[in-house]
Amino acid sequence: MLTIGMLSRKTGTKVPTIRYYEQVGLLHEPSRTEGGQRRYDDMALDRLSFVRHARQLGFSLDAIRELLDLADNPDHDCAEIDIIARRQLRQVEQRIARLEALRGELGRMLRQCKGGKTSHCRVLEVLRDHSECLADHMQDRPDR
Amino acid sequence: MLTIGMLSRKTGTKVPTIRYYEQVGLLHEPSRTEGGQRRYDDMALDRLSFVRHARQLGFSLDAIRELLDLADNPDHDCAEIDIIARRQLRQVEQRIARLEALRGELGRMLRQCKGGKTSHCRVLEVLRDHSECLADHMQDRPDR
DNA sequence: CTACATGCTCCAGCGGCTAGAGGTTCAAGC
DNA sequence: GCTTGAACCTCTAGCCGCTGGAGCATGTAG
Repeated sequence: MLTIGMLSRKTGTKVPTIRYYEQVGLLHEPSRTEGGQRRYDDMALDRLSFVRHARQLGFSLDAIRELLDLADNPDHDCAEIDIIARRQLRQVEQRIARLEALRGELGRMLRQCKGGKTSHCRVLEVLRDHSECLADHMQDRPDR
Repeated sequence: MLTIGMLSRKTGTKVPTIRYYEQVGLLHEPSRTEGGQRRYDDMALDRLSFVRHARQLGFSLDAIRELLDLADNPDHDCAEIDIIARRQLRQVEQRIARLEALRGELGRMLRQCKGGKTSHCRVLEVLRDHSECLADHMQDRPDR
């Protein structure tokens, strides 16, 4: 049986985060000692590892909830998981595309800067005047 | 003189967002009508456009505050602005690199999925067992 | 049996907005 | 001049995904 601290160390998850995952229903409520402290078994460890790994791959907690539900009953069709993962892949690709546009804009802005006083700073001028932008990054969210 | 709604339409910024920017000190407090409604001049329009554009390029509100301060006194050295913009560029590049690693991992995962029941789903297996990952995406934040 | 590391709950805060309740003001049309 | 109603006001709470702190309780090693 693991204490929350041991689970924390094994998975690289901060203790409050584990409690938070429990609170929002991603982790099952663990058993408790007489004094009320949480004790975890290996299944809990697996489940938390799954959650962490999915987080590292950028899945939202909602998506992870779906994945866990699907993982919990093994007779479900794999296609549903595929859909979630593909959706995630699409989101990642969209973010990359947006960020690449930003990178281009920032780089272009910086290359034009020749030093001097801020009164003639190209960076500021570009920020002031959106029409100088090549990329169509309006109505983009910057990231996320 | 512009009402907040007109300013909102001209800059593509939602009305509550404008009030929020004022609250956190990015925008100066505008003049008011007798009845207490905000009225904006063209300088306020320029300032808000600057903020919006910088946001679209991914600058944090804190960074934008710095940029505005520097823009406000034109005798400052352009180098300081350069530093902020380069920092932003680095952050964007880091995010791209992380997301590209994720894209690879997700793609690899999906290519291995051959359909069938979730009990043998490759996606779930990869999520369960981090050692199957090629990319070293541990201790990454997923994005942002 | 004591010390103290670790655990507990509850609450507040981060960034960057967004939305709603419930009330007021402004400008246009009659 | 009066009425309508869109647009404004303030205030508060909520979103995501945690993170940290206060103030107390528990568990374990020596």
